[in-house]
Parts: sequence; structure tokens; C-alpha cells
Amino acid sequence: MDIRLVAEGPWRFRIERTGAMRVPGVVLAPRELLPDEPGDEALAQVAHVATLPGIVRASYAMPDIHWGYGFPIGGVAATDVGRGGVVSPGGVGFDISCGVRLLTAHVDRAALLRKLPVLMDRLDGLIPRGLGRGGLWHLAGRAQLHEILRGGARYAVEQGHGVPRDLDRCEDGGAVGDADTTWIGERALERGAGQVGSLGSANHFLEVQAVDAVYDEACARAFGLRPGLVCVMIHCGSRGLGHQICADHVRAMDSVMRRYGIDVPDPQLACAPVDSPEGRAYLGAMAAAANFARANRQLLADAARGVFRETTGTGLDLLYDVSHNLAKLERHADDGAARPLLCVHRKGATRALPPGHPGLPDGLRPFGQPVFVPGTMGTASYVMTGTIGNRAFDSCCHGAGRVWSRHRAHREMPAHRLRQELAGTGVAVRPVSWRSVTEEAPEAYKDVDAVVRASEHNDLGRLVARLVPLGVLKG
DNA sequence: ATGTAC
Repeated sequence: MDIRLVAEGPWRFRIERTGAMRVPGVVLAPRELLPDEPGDEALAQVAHVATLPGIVRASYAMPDIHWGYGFPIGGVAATDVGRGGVVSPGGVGFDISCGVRLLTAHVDRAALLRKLPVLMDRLDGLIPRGLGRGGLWHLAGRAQLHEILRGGARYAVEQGHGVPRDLDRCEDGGAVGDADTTWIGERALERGAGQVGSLGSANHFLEVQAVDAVYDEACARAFGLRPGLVCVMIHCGSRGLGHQICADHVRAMDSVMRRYGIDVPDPQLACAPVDSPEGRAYLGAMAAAANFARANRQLLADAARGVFRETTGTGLDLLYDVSHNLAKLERHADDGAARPLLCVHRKGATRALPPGHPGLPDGLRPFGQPVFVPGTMGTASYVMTGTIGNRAFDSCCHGAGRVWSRHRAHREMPAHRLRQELAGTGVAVRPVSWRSVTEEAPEAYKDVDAVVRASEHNDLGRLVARLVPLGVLKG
């Protein structure tokens, strides 16, 4: 598909509506953040998404956009459920409800520094990570897995893995309501059963960080952040379970799309009307995988809490837990007076509720929803907050965004050089293997500072604080 | 992202 990219000022581009596109593309990034590898298809993917039945307003790309399966990563698309709008598993991604949670410690960087090596050693020995491997929670049986799929972090807390206050600080109170395990295959259940409480690999991590800068003091105070404070950031998702569910439902939709008269420019955009048996089946299974991911992050946070208590005698408070790979049924104002029900796909895009939104807990509502933007290994991460002017269906960026393919990263970054470079930063990196993390080298990613700046210029979110890593656990 | 693939 030919693309006509038009600059709309220094911070954004429009992809003109042509051919089968139903709406334009809107790329919320300055030129230096646009994909520029020869043959990169990320912008074509923005245009492909614009052809989906029922799509409204525009096919959006966040500043961290890069190539993905069907949809770009950093893509946002909303379809009108009442007008034949579709749901597409490729618009959520393989790692269903992958997301980030941030916990604030009761200790400052200076006070922790002496104990950091032993803290990292304990976490290193405790947290399961890497491909395959086990999970922290040894389930009593298949019935308990179903409880997790229905109850998410809420069930984990009920079982003693956390405190009730945690749930107040989770998106959806820790559990999505409409999970339906009927539409999860045996293989997906099998893969998930041993992985509750595990990080996984690639860009997933658990980091001990410190607040390095505060940009909005009132908001930071409400979030419990101040300069020098230690935090724990956890980035992971639904592991093999979500992956298998995505694969299964892509296949199912691929075989029925024609029956619904749907034609897409890329088979990876397999989809079905939200209001169809296949659409409902995917959304039910997706919600169950989302609950799995929230329980997963809850278990990891609770384990980190135990390690902090043992080594420092201090606690960890959950600031917030939010997904950046999910489709949700939401009402948004259209250009008239109506608020139609939309299926909002966010793939590598963080939901970012504005100040005053009823979906926020009392303590956060005046300030907006915390948005977490993890950088790459050894670099800064950011905390942002939702804004009222967000036109991308209350969505923001989700990270630095890849610029090198995983293959190219392996080619250009030998393990020994990465190890040497990170040693120079003073960050205690504990990977399962150095070879496995070469594709996560900082050079393989965009500049996260530029990504958050572009997000702010495009009214996707506002900067609240900058966090720097002290210790990193990787897959 | 993922027991990198039926």
C-alpha cells in the first residue's frame, strides 16, 4: 500500500486517506522518531489498520511506533461496535495485557545503596525469568488456574499474595469482569499453569530504581514520588498463555472473516465483528489472559515486597498497575453529541485516563492516571500522567520503541561488549544469560527522552518524574 | 512477545 505522509507541524504526521482506508492515519511523532530502516513496514501498518471495518476518527501511532504483527507496536485503533466494528487479536498483540506496575519504597537511594547488592542477590535467586521456566505460584490444580483467569490480581490478594489496597491501585480493580475461559484451548491452559509469577524474557524486567527528577511536584506528591525515593518497576505480561490464545484466535478469525464480508490488506489483521460469536469468544479469552497477567504482576510485586522487608525492613506501596496491550469496550465522544461504544485497541500504547475520570481511585482522580514509560536496560524510565486534551482515545506511549530488529541487535551487539558498556553505567544488571539480553541493548531502541517529549507535545500525557535504574533483573 | 516453527 502506497503511503502519502504529510507533516502537520514539527511533532506529527498525517497519512492521507487513500484506497481502502476508511480514516486517515495520524502519526504522533517528529521525523527523527519515524521508522527509517529500509523496508520498515510500520507506517504501512498504520495505513492497513485504517481499513478495518467500523474504525473511527483515525488509525493512531504513538511516538514509540515500530513494526509489529499486523498492527504496529505503538498503535491505537477504535472501532464502533454498533456499526459493524471489529476486534482484531493483532491489535492487542501476542502478550495480552502486558503492562507495567510501579511500587514506591519507604527508603531513599542513599540509605539503600549499602544493601543493594544483597537485595539484588535475593531477587536474583527468587524471581523466575527467561523462556519457559517455572512460576512463583505452585497452583493446587486446574481449578485454581480458572480462579486466576476469572479473578486476576483480586484472587491473588484473596489468597494472601498482597494487600487489599493493592487492588485500589490496579486498572479495573485488578480483574477484568467479562473473562470467559470457555474460549481458551487446552494448550494455552497447559502453558499458563506453571507460569504464574514469572517475568518472561526480551524487554520484560524487574528494576529497582530511584526518582532522579520531578517535573510536577503536586502530582508527584499525590503519586507518592519525591527526589531520591527508591521504586520498583515490573514489566511483564501473560506469558505462554496469552501467546497461545492470540495464535488460536487469529487462526479462528482467519477462517471466518470472509463469511462476514471482511477483506483486509494483511492476513495478520485477522478480525471479526465485536458483535459476533468469534469476536465475543476472543474478547472473553483475552479478558481471562488479562487477569492472568495482572495476577502475574501481583505475585512478582508481592515477592519483591518480601525481599525488601527481609533486607531493609521496609515496605512497598503500589502506585499503579496498567496494561499497554489490550482491547477495551469504552465510550468516547464522537464529533457529534453521542458517546458510542467503541472497541479501543491499544498495542504498545498505555491507557491514560485524564484528571477527573470516574475510573480512577480517589487519591489519583484529581491528577490523572499514572502512565509508566520504561526505558531500556541501564537508561531512565518516566512517569507521566493522563491529560484532558488526549485525542487518541486516552492513550499514551509505552516505552522507548525498538529501532533495530532483534536479528540486527544480535549481529551488532556481542554479549561481551554489552556487558562492558553496562558495567560502565554502574547499574547492577542480573540477566539469566548475557547472550539473551543483547537484543535489548540501549542502542537497539529509540531515545526514550525524545519519546516522552513527543508524547507531551502531542497532549498524550504530561511528565511527572524521571526514574533511573539501580539494579535490573532480566529474562 | 513466545517451550522463536505443524
